[in-house]
Amino acid sequence: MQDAHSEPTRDTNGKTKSTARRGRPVGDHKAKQAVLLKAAIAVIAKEGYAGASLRKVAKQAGYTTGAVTYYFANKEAMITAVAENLFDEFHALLEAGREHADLKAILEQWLEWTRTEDDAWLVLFQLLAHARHEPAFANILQQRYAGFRQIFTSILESGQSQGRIRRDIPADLLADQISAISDGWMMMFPLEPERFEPHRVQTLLDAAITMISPYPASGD
Amino acid sequence: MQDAHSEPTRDTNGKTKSTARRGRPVGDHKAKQAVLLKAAIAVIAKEGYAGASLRKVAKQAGYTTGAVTYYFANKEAMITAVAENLFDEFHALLEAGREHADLKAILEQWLEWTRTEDDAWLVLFQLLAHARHEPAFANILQQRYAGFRQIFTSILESGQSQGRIRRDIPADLLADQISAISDGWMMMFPLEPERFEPHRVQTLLDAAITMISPYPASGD
Amino acid sequence: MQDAHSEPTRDTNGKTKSTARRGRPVGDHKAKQAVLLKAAIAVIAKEGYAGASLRKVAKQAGYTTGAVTYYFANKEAMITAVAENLFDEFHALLEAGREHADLKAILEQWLEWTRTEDDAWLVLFQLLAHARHEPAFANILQQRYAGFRQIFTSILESGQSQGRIRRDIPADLLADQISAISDGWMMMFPLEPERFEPHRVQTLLDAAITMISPYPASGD
Amino acid sequence: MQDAHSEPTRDTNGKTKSTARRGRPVGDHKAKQAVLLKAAIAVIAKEGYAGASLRKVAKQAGYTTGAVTYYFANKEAMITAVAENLFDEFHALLEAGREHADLKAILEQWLEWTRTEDDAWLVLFQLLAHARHEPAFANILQQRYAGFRQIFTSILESGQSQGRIRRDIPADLLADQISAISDGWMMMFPLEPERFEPHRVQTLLDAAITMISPYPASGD
DNA sequence: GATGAATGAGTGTTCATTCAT
DNA sequence: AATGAATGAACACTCATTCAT
Repeated sequence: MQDAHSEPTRDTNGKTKSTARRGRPVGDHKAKQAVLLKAAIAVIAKEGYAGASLRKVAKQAGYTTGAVTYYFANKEAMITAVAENLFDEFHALLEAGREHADLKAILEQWLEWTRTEDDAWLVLFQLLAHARHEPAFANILQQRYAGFRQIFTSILESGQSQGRIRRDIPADLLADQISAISDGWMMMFPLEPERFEPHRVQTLLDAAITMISPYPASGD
Repeated sequence: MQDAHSEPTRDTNGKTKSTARRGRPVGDHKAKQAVLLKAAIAVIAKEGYAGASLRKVAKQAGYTTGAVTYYFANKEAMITAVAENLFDEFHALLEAGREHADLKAILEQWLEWTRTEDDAWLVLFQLLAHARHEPAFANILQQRYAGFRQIFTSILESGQSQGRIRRDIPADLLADQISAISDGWMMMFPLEPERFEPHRVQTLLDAAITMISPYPASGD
Repeated sequence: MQDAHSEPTRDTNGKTKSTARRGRPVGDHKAKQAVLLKAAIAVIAKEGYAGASLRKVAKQAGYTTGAVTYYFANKEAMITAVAENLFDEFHALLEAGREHADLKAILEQWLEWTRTEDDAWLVLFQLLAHARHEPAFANILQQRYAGFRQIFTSILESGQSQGRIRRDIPADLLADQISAISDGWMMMFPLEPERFEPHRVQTLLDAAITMISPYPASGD
Repeated sequence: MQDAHSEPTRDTNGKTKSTARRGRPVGDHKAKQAVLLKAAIAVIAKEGYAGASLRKVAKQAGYTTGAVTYYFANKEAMITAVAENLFDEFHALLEAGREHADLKAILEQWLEWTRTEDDAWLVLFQLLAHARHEPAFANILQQRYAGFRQIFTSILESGQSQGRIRRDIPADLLADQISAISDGWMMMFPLEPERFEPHRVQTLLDAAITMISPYPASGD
């Protein structure tokens, strides 16, 4: 990508005589950090949080071990950066959908996202499992989640006032349920991907929407 | 290897009543294994899967390092045993509730279980996060989960035929939703325990049941 | 030494195919720990505290890195063990000399010790320099030093009552001075060993003793 | 390398009054080096030699990492510069006291110095501990120390000729003893600062002087 | 049947040093 | 003149695993 970096992983001689490629290179800090971040996501997705060593991330990105610790103060900082990154993307998605206030459209868009960036789920899930043992990190996730639920709630509320969402359950509780359902799917997806192929997810989505919709005139 | 090793968790009598053998009171192989298992659960709950070293398990149980590797072929075997153990408990719970076919009762019973054995959730969640990278282990979880969903489906079906569960969504889809919701809760519980205190869980439960119930005569 | 250990450092093939010499060996814990301790002393003497890595200690002892961390909880514990070991030796020396209450004899004996076990000084000095940044370790040294000074004081006191030590300076102050002088020598010895060859040390010693002796009948 | 590098500490004007050069105010090479030197002293005092990384020095001085390696060829060069700096100060002190030839005054002055610049001792001690493993560095220390002892000897000699210093021990041996005592104090000061509070040091000093003084008319 | 000494690969992290800019 | 990105070796430490006893 960066020509100044001339594909460091491709060199096959292995040993790279000590004084290779030192000194100040061109690259732009942000861009390189992004490369590392992407590598981290890929590694976490493949190996899980526990298996995601800095060495593996470095290798994946074509950098040296030292480079990773240069760009991130420590592993935790890297993980946090990954989380923020992922949440930012998700937040943008949600925010974009907010104006339409069309729940189904939002959910479908989100579905599309999970399909194209399927690593995201895997990573988010790993991060969640890890959060329990890093209170500082847990805190970040909590706040982000709370934000998402709030957006969700406001969408559901406007849906209720338009008669498209059932009114017998408060919007915040519905938001919780929808949030839990999608978390539940996220949890099972890595385990049984075949149960979450597009068609089936569409069916699940329809069922979920039916559950939060008002009954038709003569319901069953 | 050791034939005594095969299917250690399947035996249902639990107690291993020493089989009246005279002389040396025998190694209580299963009993000791159970102690180790309990220790493993405690450690995983506290430290997460990644942090659960065999050393820590041994220490927690008051055993030697060697003992753990003696009773379990390797770490993976120990983890698998823990999972089987947990699922067995959960299975028993579900099976017990099956006869009543009263969904709410079942959910509440399950709720009670999660409250008394709160390690279970924590551990299950950690195990799930780990499963992705151990196909053999993933397989076990898949089968167990499939079994649970099946039981759930059959309960929901009988609920539908009795008019207590909405009929506009197939029972298996409802089972999936309920399963996903509870997984979602399990996922969030370690992160935000304060959002899952008894009263609030009751509210969430009620809402969930409302969502899968048929509408009253004149619904909204 | 231990035949069960068949001189591990001697093997020249370097690689030692992975599964070599595992399992429970014969050795006696204390003895092996002593070997490691000796190795640690040698390494610290040669490379200083900072340069004394666990790897180097292991190599020096003909053990693996893991073995060192098996015998000592961590580096600090190893250092502490080294210090205790050295101080114990020194204490025994001092205690032995206490009965004669002959200061000169004691100092000469101690001189002999420093000559045969010249690493001891080097190491003690390194340890002292390190102590400043490890309060727990500093504490140990303090207590040991206090003990030594006390023994010294009691020897000087009995010397005073026998008229062999000057009485115009309190024994505890003299003990401090003697202690400081020997520390000063210890400090300089590594830097200028040629200034501390036997003959010269004898001269220094004589001068020191003259300084703490009562003046002859007609002093200068 | 840089000719500006040679003898950076010897210049006595201190201020480098910019030598009236017009235009770009010039790098103030020496001034910046002095800042770095001061930072290095502070860091070594706080963290010890081993803990004094170039990064920490840079940070302490508010400079970049590169700046340190720009001003000093390498770490060893920095350490050497620190030592030279410290010894220069000490030398000036001793030289100043030489004319009075009053030993007690000198020692008290020196005491004052150690009190105001207490980092000096800490650093000198750390440097001494390190010297053993850097022969080139050790050489510098040796020469400096030899110089100090010489000055000391000459002071003691003049003291002897004036009858203020005992004559039964050669001046050079007394110089060695005094030097060793002060080194011994320096060694213990970091470990037990409470034993070296002003009053006690005064007492120690008095005792030391008594030890090298001639006996009064009717001694004990 | 059980132990625990020993291994060696792997971890996160720190560091002096290099050098293109 | 000065910077700071990047390196790679080294560090202390942890771990699952092996196996002689």
